[in-house]
Amino acid sequence: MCCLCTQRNVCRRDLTVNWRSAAQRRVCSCIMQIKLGNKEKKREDCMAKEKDFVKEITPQSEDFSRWYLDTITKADLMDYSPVRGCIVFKPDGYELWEACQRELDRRFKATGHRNAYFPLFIPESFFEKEKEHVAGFNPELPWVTEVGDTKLEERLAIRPTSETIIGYMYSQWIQSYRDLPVLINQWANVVRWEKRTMPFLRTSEFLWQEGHTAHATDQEAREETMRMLDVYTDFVENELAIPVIRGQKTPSEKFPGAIATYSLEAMMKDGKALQAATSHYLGENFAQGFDIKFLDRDNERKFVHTTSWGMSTRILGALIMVHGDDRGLQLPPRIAPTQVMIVPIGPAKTRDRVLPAARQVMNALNDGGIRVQMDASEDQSPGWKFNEYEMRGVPVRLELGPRDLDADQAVLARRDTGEKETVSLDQITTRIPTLLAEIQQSMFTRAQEFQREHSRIAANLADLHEIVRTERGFALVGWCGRAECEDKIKEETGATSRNIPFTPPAHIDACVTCGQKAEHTVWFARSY
RNA sequence: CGGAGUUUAGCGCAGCUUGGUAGCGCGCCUGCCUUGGGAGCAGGAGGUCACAGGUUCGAAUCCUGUAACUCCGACCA
Repeated sequence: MCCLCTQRNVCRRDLTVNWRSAAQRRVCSCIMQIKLGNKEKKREDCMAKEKDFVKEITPQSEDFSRWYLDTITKADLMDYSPVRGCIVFKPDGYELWEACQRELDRRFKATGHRNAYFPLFIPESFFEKEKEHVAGFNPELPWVTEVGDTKLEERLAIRPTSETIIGYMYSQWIQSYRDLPVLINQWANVVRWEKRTMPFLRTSEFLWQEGHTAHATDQEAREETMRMLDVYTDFVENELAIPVIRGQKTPSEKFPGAIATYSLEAMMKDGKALQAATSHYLGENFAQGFDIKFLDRDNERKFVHTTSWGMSTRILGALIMVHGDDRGLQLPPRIAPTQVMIVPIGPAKTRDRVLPAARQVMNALNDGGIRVQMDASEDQSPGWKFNEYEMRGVPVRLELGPRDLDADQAVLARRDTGEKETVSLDQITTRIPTLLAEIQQSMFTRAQEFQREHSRIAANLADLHEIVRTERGFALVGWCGRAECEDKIKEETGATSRNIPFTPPAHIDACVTCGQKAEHTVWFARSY
């Protein structure tokens, strides 16, 4: 309830309600209507301590998923579509994906991959060729069964992933060891009909890239699987500033049809895990199903060894939930579509002086390769703009007003800490790149510390339960390797195995469920 | 797919108990005035009350059904 006007609820999405004073009381937009009068005193009570920042977003501590939905809508990243479970990527959201594409694509090319495009429709018979694969995807496949009034002879699935159709094509293309390796990536949309959807994290249609490679030897394919996991790690940690746990999926969590699945697991601010990327070693499974053979140097026909690896728009959910705070989005400088937002300040009389100076700064930064924008609109007050671009996650704000010009300086405010500093105008083009790098680094470090603070060894099942439900975080446990024990953990705690880390912080001897000798040390968490 | 809640202007809500001219705030438009943390004043536009049936002289309001969304649990990138 709003403590001023007694409106019962706070609003969710628009510029109205939702903010919380230092005293933990909520005020709705009536704050903006109240003039002098009997409510003035209450207003002062409410605003007494912390009146600097207006918030229109549900605090994370109050309701994390509400916070998430508030943030992505307020930051204008997406909108709901009329089709259930599907979202519209609005320009600000799509630009984030484009930035991810740009950086990932660069890395794929640098490791010898080329882009191609395969059809959206996959014949039903293709799915039958790999047993696990069909079983894994069947429940969520939409089918095209007729065109106009004519029923199709064979149903067509709308792709949930492309291993099958690519396997079929590779069987045509590959004849000799000289044709190998085949290193192809595709940027595409895929469909998996989900029961429960969440913007970016789980939607019925989503965007991703899927790499599909074929190799002459087992070892080469295994190396490729790990190489791509490294590529993802580099991208996620260095561009998105999200620390990840690298490891192998347990059999129950692996990709349907893979021999081994590897993943990067990231921790969201509510302590839940999100798989940031996967890389699969498929062995000969798909080669056998689709008869992908080559004639080797020794004149023998052999099956190829294949891999596949992917990262989806889900990663945007991670970006938001790892860095975002009660003031909205927080984007790491390297991925932020706009790195610096210039807000010119001053009444109309001084605009003629301020604007040219601001434009000059903008041009200089632009020339220096900084992604910079200026909001010189007169419709909104500077304070409004400050809050707006903080909510949208712009890493650095540059304020320039008449007082600054008199002193030959500008004010820089960083989104991650809120700190402001003044910089003389002739230092700006050198200071900003350094500042952006500092922000990138400190965002990564902060996320890393958060992850560390919310991860620990679970002594037993009850303790594991405590970690994932109450403390919210990751639990490291020993596991004997039997699916029953893994299932039991899930039943009793709601946590699933995230992965078997390559470099666990500790090795645990006994299975957390049955107490027998542990084969693996595994991270468990509740997950998205 | 089960349990709970919601659906009234672009957004957030009131109105429903006890049927009778559809309201408030934000946002939007026009003008004036303002600009260093979501300014002020004046005027204005905007609604098949989710949908489909039913009861009634009359339904946002009562009854039945359907759908969508949100939250919580079983399947998943």
